[in-house]
Amino acid sequence: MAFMIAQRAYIKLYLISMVEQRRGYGYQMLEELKEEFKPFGYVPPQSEIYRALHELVQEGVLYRTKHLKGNDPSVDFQEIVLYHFTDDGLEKAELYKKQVKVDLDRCIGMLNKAVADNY
Amino acid sequence: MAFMIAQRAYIKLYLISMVEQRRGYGYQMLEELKEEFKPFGYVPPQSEIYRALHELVQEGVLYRTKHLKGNDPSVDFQEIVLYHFTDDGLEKAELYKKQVKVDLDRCIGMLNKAVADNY
DNA sequence: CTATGAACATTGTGTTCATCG
DNA sequence: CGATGAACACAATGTTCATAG
Repeated sequence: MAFMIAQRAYIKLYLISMVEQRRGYGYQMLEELKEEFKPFGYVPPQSEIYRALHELVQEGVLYRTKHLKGNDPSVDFQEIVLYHFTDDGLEKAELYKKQVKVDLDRCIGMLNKAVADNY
Repeated sequence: MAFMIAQRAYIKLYLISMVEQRRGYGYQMLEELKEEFKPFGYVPPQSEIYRALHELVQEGVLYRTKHLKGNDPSVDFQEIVLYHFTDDGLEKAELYKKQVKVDLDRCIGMLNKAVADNY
């Protein structure tokens, strides 16, 4: 059992939720998460977001589609990669989330215990 | 800013508290911590305890004294290393604890947020 | 087996670089 | 610059080994 939850798992959790809701692409999700965690002084590194997304693809949870960002190719040629759940992706994702939940609770317990024990 | 609190810092916190209370030595503190975290399935590795203690000595918080475990040398020759606060060690330790507290609260906040956001 | 310590190996992560339109 | 990706480097760990009594 590792000491704390890994950053990777933490980020995957958010990515799954974001794919559940809107159709997002990496860079945008990165920017959203940066904003989200600003109050905590935590800046999720770009590489971790992409690594997490690639892992989720590797694990058969997500698949990728390429699109142009704007609707009019003459205006915007920027390619982006959208992520969607595979056939059994949602199922796998929910299972993963359950496992992470257990770990989150464990970590919260240990941190709260440290506060109770040492202050 | 790192993602989560380091195991090292977490352990140092407990070691400081343990030195504050009883006079303990490494192996004993290790065993106590193992017992303490059993409910969480977390087994603090032996190497981390010694590394943490050595760092606290390095930082001028603690100093070491060598003793025989038993009072009667003819019975028990086992050498142990006891740790005590240096002159300004307690002061340094309190400062360190304050800093760790900030990080603990930050981490608890981020983990609770993850639960709130994704479940 | 208790007790301390260090060496070694590895994994996660941070930083930098590369590419493309 | 927005967007994706990979290479590289490193620090924090996990595991194993060494020593002593």
